[in-house]
Amino acid sequence: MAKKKFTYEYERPAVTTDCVVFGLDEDDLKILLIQRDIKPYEGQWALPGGFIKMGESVDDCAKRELHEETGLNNIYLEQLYTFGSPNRDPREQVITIAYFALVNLIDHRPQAATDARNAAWFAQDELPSLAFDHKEILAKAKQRLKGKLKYEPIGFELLPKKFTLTQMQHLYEIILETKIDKRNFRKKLLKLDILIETNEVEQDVARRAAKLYKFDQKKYNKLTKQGINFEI
Amino acid sequence: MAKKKFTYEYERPAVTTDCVVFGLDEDDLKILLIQRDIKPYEGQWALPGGFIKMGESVDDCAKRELHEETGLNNIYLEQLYTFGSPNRDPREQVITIAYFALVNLIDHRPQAATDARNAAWFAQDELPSLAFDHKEILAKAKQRLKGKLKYEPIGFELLPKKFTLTQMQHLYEIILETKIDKRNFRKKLLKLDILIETNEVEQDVARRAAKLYKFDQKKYNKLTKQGINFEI
DNA sequence: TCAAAAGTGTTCATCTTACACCCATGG
DNA sequence: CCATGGGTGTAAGATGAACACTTTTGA
Repeated sequence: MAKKKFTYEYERPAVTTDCVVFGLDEDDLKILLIQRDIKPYEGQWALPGGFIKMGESVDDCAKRELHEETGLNNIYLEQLYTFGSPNRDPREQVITIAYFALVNLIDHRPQAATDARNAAWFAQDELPSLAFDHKEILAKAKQRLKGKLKYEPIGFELLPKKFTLTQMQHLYEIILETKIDKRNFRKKLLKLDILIETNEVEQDVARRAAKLYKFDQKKYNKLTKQGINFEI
Repeated sequence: MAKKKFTYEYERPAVTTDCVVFGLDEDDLKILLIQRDIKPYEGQWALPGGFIKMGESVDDCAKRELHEETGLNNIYLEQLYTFGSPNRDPREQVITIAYFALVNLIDHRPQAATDARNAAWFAQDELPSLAFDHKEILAKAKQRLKGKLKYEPIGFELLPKKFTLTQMQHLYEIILETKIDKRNFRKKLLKLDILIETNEVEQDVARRAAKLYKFDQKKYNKLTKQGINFEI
């Protein structure tokens, strides 16, 4: 195949997107990484991502790369920050627009990637060393996740559609790294008025089964438009 | 001069930075714009910004372009968002990393730019139509400014070194677009414990002169490290 | 002496926090 | 019948919101 060449009057940096994908396991906030199969950093773990294609938006690039490398689709994805130190890639100047993503790990168990790469979930305390400046990107993402969770009910993105209040509380405790009083947490959460109580309860538990709740997206949108705050 | 050509295996987008610079006038939040002297959008007003150079970080690009086009230096500057729709520039695909900046307008009166371009401050209700998607960028910046002001005392960046509590209150009222009770505002602001009361008062006012205060950056940094909240 | 803004406290309602026991269920 | 987590209320303290008058100063 003949390599097509593209020529510009001025030198240009390469542009990529990278995604920090968070998933909540039973007791851990996990990160989705892929093992690189090319240089540089061959064999090392890295955030899923890759080069932008012409004609696609930056958002679309993030979605596409995430899908290609991890099989994930239709998940919560928002732009995080753009990293542009000239030496962050040893080959040449590469600017990366980082995204952060939340998935429900129950529905997205560790899976083979669609292409040849190895993808796996890692807990915070089992993280391998990461390629490029991905450690820094991850740090920024964790900071953003913590900050966001306090003011927006994004926790729903990390849980199954139907969840118990205790699951939600654990989520807050894990991400914010604090203990929370059960009664106070429930009062606050229910007062936000964005939960729908279902008639169902947990299954297959060796104790009293907890009620399942759903997130009321419509009500949430309505309240958001009214400028209601969702601080927890 | 011979044009130097740069050739790549894959097509690359161009990369620019743009800055939304806010300044506070007596009664208005103003935006700094420059008038374009080249196509496209020649003659139209736009955010200051331009193409990244090789070897410079994205942050440095924003600082450099801001300085070259407006003469501003050493001002509060933070990354805002990256805009990457493929059609935002009619010439070709251009990704722009937008920044938002705050300056004290008293010290940075409308000035001629250092290069040939025309730079001017515009109030919200006198805004000309903007080049590219700069209207959208501006909207995002305003939203960010509002959001940030509630949780971080960045108002200081928009005021002179020494300021009165009433000036600060006006700043909040203008940016948040609400009226604020004077006594409650003062109580809250002083309780943050990041103001130094000077012995000086306003000069040349035809009424009782107000005390001047300074922002205590050291104390603020210390409190920030302790994780104190600065919600107003 | 007047105009204009500076400066200052209290009350009431709301929210936050701390805290402990009974209940339902499955094994 | 026991172990496990589910589910619930109250009181005390802290915080937020509403509200009006006196003081200082220069013109």
